[in-house]
Amino acid sequence: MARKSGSHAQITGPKVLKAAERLFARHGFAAVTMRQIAAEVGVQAGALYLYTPDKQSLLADLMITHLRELLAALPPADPDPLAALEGFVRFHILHHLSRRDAVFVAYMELRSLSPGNFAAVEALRHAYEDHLEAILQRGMAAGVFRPRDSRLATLALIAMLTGVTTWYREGGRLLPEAVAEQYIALARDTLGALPDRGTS
Amino acid sequence: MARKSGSHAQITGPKVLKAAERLFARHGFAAVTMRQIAAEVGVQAGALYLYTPDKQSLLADLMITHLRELLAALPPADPDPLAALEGFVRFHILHHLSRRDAVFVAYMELRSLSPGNFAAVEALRHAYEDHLEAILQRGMAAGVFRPRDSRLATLALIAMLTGVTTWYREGGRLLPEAVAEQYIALARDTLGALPDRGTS
DNA sequence: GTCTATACCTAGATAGAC
DNA sequence: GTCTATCTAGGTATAGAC
Repeated sequence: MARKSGSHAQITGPKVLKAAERLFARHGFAAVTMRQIAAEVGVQAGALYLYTPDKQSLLADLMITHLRELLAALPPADPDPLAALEGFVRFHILHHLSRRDAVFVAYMELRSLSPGNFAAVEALRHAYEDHLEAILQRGMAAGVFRPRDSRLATLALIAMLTGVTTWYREGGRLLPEAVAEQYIALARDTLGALPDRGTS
Repeated sequence: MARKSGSHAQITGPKVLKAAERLFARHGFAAVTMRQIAAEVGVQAGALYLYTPDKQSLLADLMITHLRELLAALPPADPDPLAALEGFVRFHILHHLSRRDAVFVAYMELRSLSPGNFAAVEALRHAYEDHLEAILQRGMAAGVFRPRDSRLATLALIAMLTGVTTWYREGGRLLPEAVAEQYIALARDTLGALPDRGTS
C-alpha cells in the first residue's frame, strides 16, 4: 500500500514528540519502543527517523525543551520574600499539574540520559533550584523565614511540591488552584514564615 | 568447561536479589537485562531461572519484601504527637539513607509492575502512609498540629522526606543523624507544631 | 546447581521503492 | 514524507549435558 496521504512534516514532527512524551511518562523510556511511538503517531517506525536521529535524542529533546520552558515561564521573584515564595509555589504546582507528562519524564528518566545530555539537563535543574534558594536566602536574611540550611530547605520544598504529581487526579475533590493554596500554606509554615501565625 | 565450583543455592539466591536491586536502582527495570544480572552474580543467564520464574517476579519480590520490612520496622507511634512525628521522621530518613537502592526501586518502578503485583505494592504503600496520617490526625485533634487536610499534609510530608534520596551523598557534609534532625525540624514546622516556636 | 547452546522474538535503525 | 522490507544485535526464557 502506498502512503495514506500526502506530506505532513509540519504536523508529524510535534506529534512524534507528544507521543513520545506520553508513552515515556506512562511506561518509561526503556520500556517504550519506536514502533509504539510510531503507532501512536500513525506512521511506520522508519518514518520517525525523519524527525529524530535516534531514540536518545527524542528523550533529551523532550527534557531539555521542557526545562527551558519551565525556566522561561518562572515568574520574576517579588522583592517581598513571602510574596515571592507564594508566587513560586503557585507557579510550580500549576505548572506541574498542567504538564504532568513532561514533568514526570524530566524527573524519572535522568538515568536514561547519555552522559552529555545528563549534564545539560542537570544544569537546567540546578538553575531552577537556585531560583528558589535565592528567595529563601533573601527571606532568611530579612528575618521573614526561620534560619535554616537554605540548600536543604530548598530541596525539601521542591520535593514536597513535586510530590503533587504522585497523587493528584483530574476530577478529584480539589481544583488545581485550591491545591496550590494548600501547598502555599504548607511551604510558608515549613519555612517558619513569621507573620500571620494561625491565619493561613 | 564444567561449572566453576560446587553448589551455592543458599548463597546465590540472595546474591541474585541484591544484584537485581542494585542494577534496577541504577538503570531502571526495563533497561536491565537478565544477562547483566547474571554477570553481576557470576553465573550464566540461564541459571537465574533457578531462583525466579521470570524478571517481573524478581522486581515484585524486591518491592514487596522491602515494603514489608519497612512496615515491620516502623517504630510504634508515641502517644505524644510531637514525639510520634519525630520518631517517624527519624525512622523514615535513616531507613531511606541506609536502604537507598531498595527505596529507589520501590518508588520508581511502580509502573513496571504487572497489575496484580502493582495492587499488592500499593496496598503496602498505603498502609505506610496511613501510619503517618494517623499521627497527624491525633496531633490535629489534640491541637498540637495546625488543622490541615490530613491526607494532603501526609503526602506532602512523605514526598519531602523521601526527597532526601535524590541529593544525599555518602561522605557529604552531613551525617545521616544530622540530616534526620534537619528534617524533623522542617516537618514540625510544616505542621505548625505548637510548642517551641523559634527553638528548633 | 550450573553450564552451554539455542529457540524465538523484538529491538533500533537503515535502504530503496513510491 | 512515508512505506515496506530488512539488517544486526540483543532480549527473555528453555533444554539438555554434566
